[in-house]
Amino acid sequence: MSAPVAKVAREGAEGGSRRLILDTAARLLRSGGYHQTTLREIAEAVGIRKASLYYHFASKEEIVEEVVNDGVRFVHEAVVAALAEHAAASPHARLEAAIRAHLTALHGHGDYTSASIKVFTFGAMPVPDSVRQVRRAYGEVWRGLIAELQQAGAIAPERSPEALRLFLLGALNGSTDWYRPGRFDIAELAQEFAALIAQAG
Amino acid sequence: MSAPVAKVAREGAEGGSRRLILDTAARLLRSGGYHQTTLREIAEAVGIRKASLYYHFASKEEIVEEVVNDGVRFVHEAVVAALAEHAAASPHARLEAAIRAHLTALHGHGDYTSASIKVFTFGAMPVPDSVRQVRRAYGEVWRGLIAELQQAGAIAPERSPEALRLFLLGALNGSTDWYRPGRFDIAELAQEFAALIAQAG
DNA sequence: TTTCACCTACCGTCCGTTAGGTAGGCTAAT
DNA sequence: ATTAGCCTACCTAACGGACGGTAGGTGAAA
Repeated sequence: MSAPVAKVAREGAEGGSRRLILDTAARLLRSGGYHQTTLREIAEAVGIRKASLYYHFASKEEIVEEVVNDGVRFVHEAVVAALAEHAAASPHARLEAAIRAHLTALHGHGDYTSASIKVFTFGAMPVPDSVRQVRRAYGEVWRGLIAELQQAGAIAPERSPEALRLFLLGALNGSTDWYRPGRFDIAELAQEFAALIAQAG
Repeated sequence: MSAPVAKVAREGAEGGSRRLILDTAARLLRSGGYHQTTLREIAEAVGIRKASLYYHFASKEEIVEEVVNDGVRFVHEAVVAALAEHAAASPHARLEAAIRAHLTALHGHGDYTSASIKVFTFGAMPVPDSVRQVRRAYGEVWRGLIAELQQAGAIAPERSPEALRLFLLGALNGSTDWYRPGRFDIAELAQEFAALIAQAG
């Protein structure tokens, strides 16, 4: 059958396998979604037997949950950092920075964040509480930013902030369907999108 | 290596089962996506045995393909009809009408169109040529409308029409994730979204 | 008598998951 | 310095069940 060689042993200190499994799962979930991604696939890509996954995780759902939450948290932190970096900029510039950070995290860093959207958007299966919570926290960042923009006059006061938020996040996350590294430039896209929904200032 | 029978059957007469199967498949695909929706589920919901599905369709993929194409075609026709109805209106009003028609087809008529997005967005597996073709045709409608808006001055000439189109369609289709009949009004959403991306005229 | 629309029964494959075993390293008592 | 015991990180093998799909039969209608 298979040669059990693979005498690695001295791998990265401790817990290295866990991260490797998550990285691999993220990559596969990104392109295949929840049901198409199997534990056999993950195990094979990692280089271990599928049963060994159960040493590190209790179930498939636990793996997916961790990937999804990591992904959302990564985007969250990227956007918060971008806003902090542009704290003194104009509202329009802050919006553009936030959009750029979101898109960069989504497409640049990649697997975890894209997997997160693919798995969640595709719906299905009871969404764990932890996932809902992490996503809600990220939503708050945008709620705050939009309120700020509206207060500053960069967005007309009669626009519904909730509709705008859902519209914008939907459009940004939808970019996973059409964005390709060579064909678009993230900075340009961010500029385009920011120009659409807020007046320059 | 070709299908032995081109079974068109009597379309008008007694093709009730076929439609019923498609309706049911659309409903299940809408909420479950491709892999979670099984032939057993469909058959049980229809009230027949699973093997009987193969009297009407050659494979699962054939069922899904037909549902998806019907869905996109329905939205396509709804938007084209709305644009024809508002042929004499202002560019902004035409955009709003098109958005309203898209959202109405998506959420009002429902299952086929939502299933179409769910299955396609979720990506995966080789997308049949027919599906790609039907979607491309619909994309052309929006390309034309955006060009028209830009030419009329309702959209700034420096905006990238392709980025705008992808942004808008992504946002509209993303509404399947958050739209709930009671909590939002489609006409109001269309007004909001149109106001975001084109100047009133 | 042929065709239609469905049936029962079954196929091989793959799924997530579990049980139980083992090589190698660390720790602590002998 | 040896060794017993434990822990880690994997392994092989198998489980029941669900998957899409096929073979062949049946009663009613045409």
